[in-house]
Amino acid sequence: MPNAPAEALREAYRLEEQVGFLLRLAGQRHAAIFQEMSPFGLTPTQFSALVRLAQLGDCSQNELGRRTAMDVATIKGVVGRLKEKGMVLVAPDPDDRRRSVLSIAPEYRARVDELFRAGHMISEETLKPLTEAESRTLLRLLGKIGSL
Amino acid sequence: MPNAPAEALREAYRLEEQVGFLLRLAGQRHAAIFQEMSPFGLTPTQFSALVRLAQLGDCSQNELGRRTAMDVATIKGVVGRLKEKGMVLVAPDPDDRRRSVLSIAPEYRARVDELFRAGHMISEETLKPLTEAESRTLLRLLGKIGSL
DNA sequence: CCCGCTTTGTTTGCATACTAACGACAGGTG
DNA sequence: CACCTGTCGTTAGTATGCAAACAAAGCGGG
Repeated sequence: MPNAPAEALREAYRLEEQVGFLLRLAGQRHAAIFQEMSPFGLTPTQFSALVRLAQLGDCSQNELGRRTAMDVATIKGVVGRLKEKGMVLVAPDPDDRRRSVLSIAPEYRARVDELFRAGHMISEETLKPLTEAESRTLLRLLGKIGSL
Repeated sequence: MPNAPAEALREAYRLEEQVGFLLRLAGQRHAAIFQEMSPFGLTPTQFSALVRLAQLGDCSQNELGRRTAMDVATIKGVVGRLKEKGMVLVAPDPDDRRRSVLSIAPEYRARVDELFRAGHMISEETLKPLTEAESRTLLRLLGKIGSL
């Protein structure tokens, strides 16, 4: 057998079995499902930010970012686009001139339930290839390797 | 109890338990680990492309994209940056004037093993919070959810 | 009251990623 | 041969994401 160790190593490494690669693929499928079923044409990150804002109540941009695991630069862009869509309002904080207070626009405040419903359906669709038990396991294990 | 059904729904929805959110967090942690341990300063996608190219042998840009689950626009950018780094060479295909043939630069062809070794260590580090059995389970379930 | 540290928000630069549209070319069929 | 279809690579536009650097403002200790 002319198999050098390097050769054996090369064959042993399977890209399709690496966590990072699989995470990327799973993310791709989820993103595709999300786009298909997206409420109000929201992107996944916009959705997360809006849901958090609904649950937290009014808060600053930085805090919303921390609570959704988004970078300051990232949350800035996300909030900016939500503002453009007219779904989020920004007002200066009277108590702290550095801050601005974010809130959900009144027209959308009553429709937040649609977000939760759509979110449920999207998660369900994403987990469709799995059984109930497998889904719970996956969520538990993902939680363990996540950073939050 | 003044709990409207909407109120109940709102409380029932936990962003931190949704697949999409957990996938994003897990991806974030993996990306951070990857950057820390990255061989040759490669990004995760650049790494994937290079490994695939090493295993496939010379091939076209589009094919490499398909084999690494990257969009045509995405693989274009990735290959471009690998070319700039001098790790990948691009030559016109004599048999098909639409195509170009990609290959790993000779200086790096012998060092591909370093990629596999680093890849292993990165995956191991990412899965560190899990037991052996849990890791296998996670990879299996992620595979079921992914699109490949 | 002033100095230093922190927090908040902003901007720049880089790297993914997808959609959509396009020109060039290959291959097959009438 | 001419046309049609599909493939290959490219480009533009939009949206995440992170690192790094910054200005403005708050805050606490000396």
